[in-house]
Amino acid sequence: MSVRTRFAPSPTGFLHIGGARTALYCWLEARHHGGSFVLRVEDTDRERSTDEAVQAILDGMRWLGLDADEGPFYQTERLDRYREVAEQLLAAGKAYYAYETPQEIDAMREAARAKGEKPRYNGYYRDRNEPYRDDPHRVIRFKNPQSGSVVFHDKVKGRIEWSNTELDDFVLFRSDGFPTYNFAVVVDDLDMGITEVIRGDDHVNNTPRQINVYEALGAPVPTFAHLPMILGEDGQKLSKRHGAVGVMQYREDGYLPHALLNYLVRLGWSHGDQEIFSIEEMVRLFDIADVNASAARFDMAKLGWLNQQYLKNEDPARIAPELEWHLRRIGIDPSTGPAPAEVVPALCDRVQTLKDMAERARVWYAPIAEWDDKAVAKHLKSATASAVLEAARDGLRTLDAWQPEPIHELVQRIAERLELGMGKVAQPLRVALTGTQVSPSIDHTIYLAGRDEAIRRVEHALAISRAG
RNA sequence: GCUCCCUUCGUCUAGUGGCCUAGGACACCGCCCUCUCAAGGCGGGAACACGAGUUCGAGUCUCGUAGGGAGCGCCA
Repeated sequence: MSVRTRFAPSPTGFLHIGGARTALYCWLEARHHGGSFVLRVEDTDRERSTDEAVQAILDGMRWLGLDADEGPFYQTERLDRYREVAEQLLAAGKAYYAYETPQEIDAMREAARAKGEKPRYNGYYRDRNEPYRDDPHRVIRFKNPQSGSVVFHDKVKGRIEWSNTELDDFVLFRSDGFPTYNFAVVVDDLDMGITEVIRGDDHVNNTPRQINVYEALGAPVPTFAHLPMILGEDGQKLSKRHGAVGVMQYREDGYLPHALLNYLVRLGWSHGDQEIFSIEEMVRLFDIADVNASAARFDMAKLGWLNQQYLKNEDPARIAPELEWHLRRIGIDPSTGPAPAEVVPALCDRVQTLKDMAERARVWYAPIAEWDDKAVAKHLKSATASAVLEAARDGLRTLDAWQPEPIHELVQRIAERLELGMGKVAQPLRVALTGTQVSPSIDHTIYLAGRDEAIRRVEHALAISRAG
């Protein structure tokens, strides 16, 4: 039987980091086995579901490259089907109508809690066989087995056993005519032929109930894999006010999708000592059974390191479009300076994100906006600065090929001729070109500025130098 | 309260009874390289939550304790 997995987010917010990892593992598991990956939107919560959230999730998945083979399917479009299955259960005597008001249910829970028991529904209408009545509080409840236990072998947690006495007759259909989650997932996973359910471990507790529904339906039970949650850097649960952001925020912060995917795949899963995985390697090596059972913390420092690995090792031509996107975001027109593909190698050793890279690249696209006073005082007002700048201006004017290598040789010749160390030559030039003491190697810094602009800046610095 | 789950360096992890004087990576510290900043190279400190038991032998198996988490909805 071919493997079929699904990612089933509820559209109540953006695709966050935990959801992204779940989606990745589902996708990987399907791809690894040559199976199918299905996307399903669980939107039966009409109060909180929004179209914007659906779009945000779709955007996030597309950016990450987690393409679905089927879907997205929407639960709200399958209402008739849930109704049909519920009727089937009703007819088979495996479900029943109940008419308690919310207040009565609350009172029931309070009473149970007061006795030190688990708050649950007491099954009042279970075997009462009352005639059907139209009632605003009418719900359909599942007749959960009252003895025995449910055992399943979770692919990440191992064997889990649950006594049926812990389970109550949960609601299948709400009084508003919508199915509940625990019922809709089963019907959906069944109809969609899902063979492996991979989801967050906050669903472990629901699994026994769902298995009972499968069995009541006489249907095959899929395998389950419950992923531990991802904690914030401080070890606290991620929440809106605690660092939980959508994956698209990571794009804005300058991370590459591949780097994020690589970070996520290693959070809870590993393959020996390997840290860097191409997408193909992930697909080939990933096995849901190798996923760890314990929660992991999100570590920005490591994500940053990984992102830089990709910045350094991927083809600059492939990174260039993303850099352009970031340049435009900070108001820079990429056509007013060097080709982004040439900027990438100059800065990839110096930044961890594309956002920082764009910021640092600004010197080649816009005039120097601000001069570092200390840099000017130290390197432009020094005794030898004017001579260096003068020599550089003349040399740059007559240089044959405008390439880093000849520029490098020119700088070296100036150092030799003036009998100065490289530091005494490079630093004044660096300040001249950037207004600061920090930049890529001096030859690349000059090269990327372009000949005219480089000479203009050197002349300007020379004026400052002489004035001092 | 009840049920279920989790527990190896600061962090992510390797480890499936002897190969472990517990390995790698990030982070941190030091040295080297060096035109700045980085990157890179080399080196360093740093962990099996605790207690019993099983066994010739336990990070690895069992039980308990502690700590953490999840769930107990007409939310998903």
